[in-house]
Amino acid sequence: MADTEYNAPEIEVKWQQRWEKDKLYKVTEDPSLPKWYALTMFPYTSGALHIGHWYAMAPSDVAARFRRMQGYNVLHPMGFDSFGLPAENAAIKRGIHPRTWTLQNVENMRRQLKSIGAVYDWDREVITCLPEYYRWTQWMFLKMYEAGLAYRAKAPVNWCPKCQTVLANEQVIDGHCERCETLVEHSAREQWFFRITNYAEELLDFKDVEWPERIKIMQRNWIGKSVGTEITFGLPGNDEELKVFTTRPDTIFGVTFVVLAPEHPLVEKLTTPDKKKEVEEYVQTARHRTEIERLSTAKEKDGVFIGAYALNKLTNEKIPIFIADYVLLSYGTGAVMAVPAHDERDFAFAKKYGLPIKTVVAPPDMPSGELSEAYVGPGNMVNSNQFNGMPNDKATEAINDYIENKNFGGRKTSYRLRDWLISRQRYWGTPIPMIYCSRCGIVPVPEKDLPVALPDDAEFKPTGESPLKYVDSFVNTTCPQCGGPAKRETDTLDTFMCSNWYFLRYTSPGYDKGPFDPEKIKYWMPVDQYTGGAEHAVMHLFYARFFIKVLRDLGLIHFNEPFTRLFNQGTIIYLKQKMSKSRDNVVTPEDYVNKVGADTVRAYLMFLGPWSQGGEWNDNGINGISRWLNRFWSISQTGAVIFPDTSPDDAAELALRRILHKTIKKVSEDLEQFRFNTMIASLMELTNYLDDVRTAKSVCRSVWKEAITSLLLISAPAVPHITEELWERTGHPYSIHQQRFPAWDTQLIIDEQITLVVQVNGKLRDKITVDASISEEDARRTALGLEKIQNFINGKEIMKIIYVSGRLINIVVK
RNA sequence: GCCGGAGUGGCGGAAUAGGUAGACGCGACGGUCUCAAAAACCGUUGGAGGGCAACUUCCUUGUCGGUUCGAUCCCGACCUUCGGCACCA
Repeated sequence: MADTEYNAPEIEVKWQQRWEKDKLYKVTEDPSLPKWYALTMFPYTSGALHIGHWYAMAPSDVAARFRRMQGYNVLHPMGFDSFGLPAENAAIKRGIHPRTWTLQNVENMRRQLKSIGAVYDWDREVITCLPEYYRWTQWMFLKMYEAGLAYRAKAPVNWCPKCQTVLANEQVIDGHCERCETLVEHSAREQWFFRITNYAEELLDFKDVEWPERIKIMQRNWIGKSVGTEITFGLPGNDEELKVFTTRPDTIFGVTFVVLAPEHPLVEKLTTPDKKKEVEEYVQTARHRTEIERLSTAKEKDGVFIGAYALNKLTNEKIPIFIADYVLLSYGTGAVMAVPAHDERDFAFAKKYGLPIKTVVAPPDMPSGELSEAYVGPGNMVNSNQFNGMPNDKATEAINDYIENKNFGGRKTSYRLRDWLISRQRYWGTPIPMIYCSRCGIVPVPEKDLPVALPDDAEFKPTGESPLKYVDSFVNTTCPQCGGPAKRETDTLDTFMCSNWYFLRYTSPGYDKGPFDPEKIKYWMPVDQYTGGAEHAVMHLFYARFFIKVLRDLGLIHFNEPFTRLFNQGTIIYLKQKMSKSRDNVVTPEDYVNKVGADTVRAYLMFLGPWSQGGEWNDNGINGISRWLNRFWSISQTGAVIFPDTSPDDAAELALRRILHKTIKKVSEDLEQFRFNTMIASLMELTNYLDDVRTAKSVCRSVWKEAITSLLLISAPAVPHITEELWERTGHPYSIHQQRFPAWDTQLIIDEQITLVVQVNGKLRDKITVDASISEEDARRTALGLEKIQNFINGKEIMKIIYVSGRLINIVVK
C-alpha cells in the first residue's frame, strides 16, 4: 500500500458515510450479550456546538467504544433538550418563533454532532419539544397528580414591576431586572409543586449507586436533614400558638427571644400598632434580598421587634418576638427560638439589640460574668431547673421527653429540601395538562386528549403572564367532566421535567402505547454509566432520582436509581474564561475538524488533562497531536517486508513485546477509569518506541505485525477514523470497530531486571539494576558496598536499613 | 456566607495502599535539510553552584507548622482559585 499523506478530513467523511450507510452503530436488544447503557447528558439546543460540547461527548464516546470492543451490547444515544427560556428570548429579541429557532438549532447541532464520529444510533434520537415527546411528559404529570404528588400552592416569584414579568433567577442581577434595572420584588402566586419532600429520606440513601462522594455530599446537603424538636410557645392575649423548630432543645431554658421570618403569617396578627410602620418597612426590604444574602453569616444580622411577646412554657417567661430575614419561612416552622449564649447568630443579634444572654450549658472554663462569644460545645446543664447538672446530650433527651409529656411539642425531623416548584410562566415548555372549571374545579385533561399542544400563534411580549394566557383558542376549552366552558392552565412545566425521563425514551423512541416499552426498559435500564457536567450535581440528577422512585412506586418500572455510575467531566476554558457566546470566546470545532480532523480534536481534548478537571483550549497544543497522528499514520503503513523473516535480535523483540503488552494493560485500565490523558500519553510512547524499532529494524516481520495490529486496535476507541482507514490499508477486513480489544499477556509484562533506589537518610544517592528476584540480604550487601554510598556513610553509625522490595533501600545513619 | 473541588518547570500536565518528582506534549534554544522559509527530523531544556570532562553538590510540588527512616501524597492552620446554592440548562 502506498504511503500517501494523512488527509484526515477526507478519510473521516468517507468512513462516517460508510458507517451510516452500513448502520454500523445500530443497536438492538440482544439477550445473549451483556448490555451497557452509556449515557451522555443531552445538549440544550442553544444554537451551535462548541468545543465544550465536544469535551463532554468525545471522551464518553471513547469509553462507550471501549465497552463495545469488550463485547458489551452498548446503547449510547443522543438527543436534544429543547424547551427553555433562551428560545423565548430569541423570539422576543429577533422575532423568530421559538419552535423555528429551536428546530433550526437541532438541524445544525445534529450535523455538527455527526462530525465527532461517535457511535450514536441516530434512529433513537429524542427531541423533548416535539408533541410526540411532550405528550408523554404530560402523561407523567397526570400520573403524578393522580398519585397525589402534584399540588397547587402559593410561592414567591421574582417579579419585575416595570416589565410586569416573572423573572428567572439568572435574569436578576444584584436584585435588579436585567432588562430595565428595576428593583425586583418577591411576590407570591399560585403554582404547581411536586411533593419531592415525601422522598427526602429515600433520596438520602445512595446504596444502589456508585457516584463520586462529592456529588452525594452535595445532594445530602441539599436535602439538609436535621433531627430536632418542635416546641410550642404561648402567645399571651392571643388564641394562637407559635411553633418553633430547634436542634438544641437542651438550651430551651436559655431562650431570651423568638425570631420569625418576615413573611411568617403571624407577623401581621401579632404586630402592635406602634410597631406597624417599622415592621412593614422591614418586610419590604427583606423582599428584595436573595436567600444567599439573607443567610450569609458575613452580613450583620438585623431585625425588628414587633411589639409582641411569647411565653416559654417551660420557664413561664415572657420573651420578645422579633422578625429577621435570616429566618426563612420555608425552613422548619419559619420561626426560631433564640439562645444567644449557645448560637453565634443569636449571640450577634442579642448584642446588637441589647437582649439578655443566659448561659444554660456550662463551658469547661465557665466565666463568672457574661460569655464573650457563643458557646456551642458540650457541657453540663446550668440555670435549667430540674435538668441542672446533666450532660447536655442527656438533657436533650430528657427535655424532649418532658416536652412530649406536657404536650408542649415533640421530636421532629426537618429537611431543608422544599417541594419542587414546577410551574413556569412561559410559552416554550410542556403545557401543564390541567383545566379549571367553575363548576368542577381543577380537572385533569383525560389521557386520550393528550397532547395538549402548544398553539403556534402566541405573542412573545413580556407581560407577566405566560404568553399562553392570551391565546384564546388555547385557553378556552370545555370541562372534561361537565362539558361546560372552562379554562386551561397556562403555566408550562420546568424543563427539568423533560430531562427527568429522556433516558427512558431512548430505549423505545417510536413507542406510542406509552412513554416507553416496558420490555425495552427491562433490558436496558438502569443507565450503567452517566456522564456530564458537575453543574448538574444537584438539580437534574436529584430530580431524576426522585422521578424514577415515583415511577417505581407507580409500578411502571423495576429499579430504584436511574444512573448506576456517574462521572462529571470538568469545564473547558478558553482565554482564561468559561466558553460562552456572550463572552465571545467560543471555539468552533468545525474550524479544526476541517483543518486537522475530528480524530485530532478528540485526542487533543483527551490529552489536555484529567477529564474530571477540565482544561484550557490552546491552539498550539493541538500541533502535538497532529504530529503524533502523522507519525502514527506513517509507522502503521511501514511495509512488513522491510523487516527480516527470522529474529535478528531476541532481546529487542522481547523488549518490544513487553512494551506493547504493558501499553495494552495501561490503555485498558486508563479507559476503564476515564484517564484519557495518560492513555493518549502511553499511546504516544508506544508510537515513539515503534519509530525507533523501525529505524533499527531489530525485530522480525511477525513481531512487527503483531505490534501494529495491536496499536491500531487499542487506539480505535480514541481515534476511530484513522484506525479504520489503517485497518483496511494493513489488509484487515472491515470493520475495526467490530473487533475485540486485545488482552495483555500477564507473564510477558513482568520485568526480569529492576532498578533499586539506594537512599541515605531518605535522600537518593545511587541506583542499582538488579534481578527482580534479588533477596533482601543480597540487596543490602550490594547497596552497602557501593562507592557513592560509602562516601555518605563512612564514619557514621548505621541505625537501621529499610528495605522495600522491588523499590528501594534506605540506610539511616547518625 | 455556606458546601464541594483544585494549587507541581515558561505552559498543559505525570507520578499518591507514603518510596527515583517533572512521564507525555506544547513552547523555547541549537542543529540537519533548503537559494530561503515553512514542514519534517535530531539534540538540549526545573533553578542555583562547582568541574576541561565522564560528572557532581544544594534547592524545588501555593504558604507556615506537624507526623515519619522517607511527605506532591497523611494531619493542622492560612492564602489563592474554580464550581454549586432551588426560575439558565
